[in-house]
Amino acid sequence: MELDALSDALRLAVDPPSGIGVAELQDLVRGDSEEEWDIATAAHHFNISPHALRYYERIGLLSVPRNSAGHRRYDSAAIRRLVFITRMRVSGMAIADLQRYIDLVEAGPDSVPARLDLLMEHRDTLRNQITQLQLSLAATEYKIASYTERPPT
Amino acid sequence: MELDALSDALRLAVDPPSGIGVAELQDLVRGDSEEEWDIATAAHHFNISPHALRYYERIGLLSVPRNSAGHRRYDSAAIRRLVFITRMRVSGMAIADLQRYIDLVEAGPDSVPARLDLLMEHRDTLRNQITQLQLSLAATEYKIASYTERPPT
DNA sequence: CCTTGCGTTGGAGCGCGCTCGAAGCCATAG
DNA sequence: CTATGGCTTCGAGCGCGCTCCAACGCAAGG
Repeated sequence: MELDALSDALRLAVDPPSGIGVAELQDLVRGDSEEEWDIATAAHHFNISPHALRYYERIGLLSVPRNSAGHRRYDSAAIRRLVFITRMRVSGMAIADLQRYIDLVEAGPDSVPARLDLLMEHRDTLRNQITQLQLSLAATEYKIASYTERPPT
Repeated sequence: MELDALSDALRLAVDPPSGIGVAELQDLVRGDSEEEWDIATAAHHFNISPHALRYYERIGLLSVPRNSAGHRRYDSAAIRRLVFITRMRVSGMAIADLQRYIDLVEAGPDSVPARLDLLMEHRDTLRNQITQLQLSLAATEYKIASYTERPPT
């Protein structure tokens, strides 16, 4: 089911860092919610610093509305964007690539093929990273075993 | 079999970057080989720059003998150490942690328990990284599918 | 013999991704 | 009414991991 897949993707996107529920996030991402976050709340939920959030905005990765006092209010659009940004960052995408992708998104539907290229490239990078790490894990486990199963050499 | 495990670990350690055979590397690592590498050869086999190799030596990750002309000759001990260093680096271990581990190695057998602690911590880190990346991969594949299976929203 | 090329050293520089400081605004608590 | 604390902006600073530069040495090929 498509909704299940979306649910999974969202779960993956936010489960580890903090305490927000997947259901609530889905509401936010769908735009079903009126809730907006201040910078401290957003920083907490995405497990990054307020400094980093301002930095992302400064370099044009997203734009965030302000309230009457000029304070940032992270609405569902901003939160949706941050879900994507943090996921890509965690998976090792460079900020420059992220910027390229986001520029494509804002360029409209014509950029879909180019976005697909970027995503598929990133997918391959992820697969390679996973393979590398699995090899490293195997080597590390071997080393641990060689220390524990026998007197050290 | 233990030798198979070692073979696997070594294969993992050097196969992707360059063209050296696993068998030859095993010889080198065992100390069975007389072969020594100059810095360019080592850089090539480990797929890093000569600059980085000098840097590793400068910060004390390894020591490398010199020939009569003062040029570095990477012998089997240095190569063995580099196999470990590059594997740990590729798997995301910070250089500072690598230094701590190597200091323990050079402190002698008494440090084995401390080394095990470090290795097990690293193993856990690797497992977490792999999990994260698999989630990112799933999210990316979902996004690709949503672009290709239907008209873009 | 001399050029070409790879090596050496110490130290400075750089790109990335934040991270922090200074100066100031606004709001709520005492 | 004021003080505290969290937010704002702009710009500078920083830690990591290299990366490069300058000045020089040696060595094999033409």
